[in-house]
Amino acid sequence: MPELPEVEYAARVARDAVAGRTLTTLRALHAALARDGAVDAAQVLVGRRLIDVRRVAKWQEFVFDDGAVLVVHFRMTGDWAVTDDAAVPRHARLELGFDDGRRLWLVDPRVLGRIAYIAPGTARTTRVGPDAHDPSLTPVALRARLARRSVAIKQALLDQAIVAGLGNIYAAEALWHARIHPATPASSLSLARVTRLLDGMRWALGEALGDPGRQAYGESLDRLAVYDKAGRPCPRCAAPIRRMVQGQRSTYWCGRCQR
DNA sequence: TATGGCCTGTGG
DNA sequence: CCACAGGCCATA
Repeated sequence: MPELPEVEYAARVARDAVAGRTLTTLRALHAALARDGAVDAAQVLVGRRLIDVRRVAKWQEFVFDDGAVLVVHFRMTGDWAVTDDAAVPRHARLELGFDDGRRLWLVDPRVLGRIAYIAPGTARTTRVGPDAHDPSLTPVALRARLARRSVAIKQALLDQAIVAGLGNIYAAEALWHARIHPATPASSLSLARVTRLLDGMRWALGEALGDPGRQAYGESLDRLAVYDKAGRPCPRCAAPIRRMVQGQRSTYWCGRCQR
C-alpha cells in the first residue's frame, strides 16, 4: 500500500526494532521472492551488523557494517511485522532474523514486494527525482521537471523519476487540492498552476504524515477528498466525484472544480 | 511513451 | 465469475 509517508514510517519501525543488531537469518517464504536470486545473493549479509535503515524515495535501504545494502521495496501491499519469537505472521514472505531473537517479517499479501542486494561500494542505479517535500523542489524546479513531458499530469506525478513519493492516492488528492484536471498535459501547466500543485502535493503528504492510522494495508481511506469516492460529493463544491482510468490506474476527480 | 506482467485477496 | 487493488519494471 505504501506511499512515501507510509514507507517513512515503516523504515522507522524497522530501524527502531533491529538497527544495531547482527543478522542471523535471511529466508524467503515464497517462491516469487526467491526466484530472482536476490535472497541467495544477500546471504553474505548473515553475520553482519545492521547500522541503519534509510528511506530513499519508496525504497528502504538496510545498511550493514561493511557498507553492503539490502534494498527492500513494498510495492502495493508490503509492510513490516516485528516479533520476538518464531511464529510466522500471516502473509509473511521474507524473514530477517537477528541475534537477539527479534525477527522482522516482510508481510505482503500480493507478493509484489522485491528485495535487492547491493555489494559494498556499488552504486544504486534506479533514477529517482527529489522527494515531493524536498525544499529544493521549488515551483520553478518542478515546472522544469514537467516541461518535457506530454503525458497527463496525473501520470507524471506517479513517475518517481520526476518527483518521488506520490502514489495513486496522493496524486489524485494533490490534483484535487490544486484544482487541476488530471488529464492536463504535464508540460502545459503554468507556473501559477504548478505552484498550486506543489502546495497540493505537500498538503496530501502532510495529511498522511500526521495520520499514523494509515500505515497498514487496508486501513482508513475515508478521510480522503476524492480517492475511491466516485459518485460522492466533492468536499469543496458538492459536485459528484468522477472516476476514469489513466495508464491502467483509477483516477478520481471533481468534474466541476478541477479544470 | 504505452502496455503487460507480476501475485494474491476481496467484494460485487 | 469478474473487476479491481495504495507500484514498479521489462519489453515493444
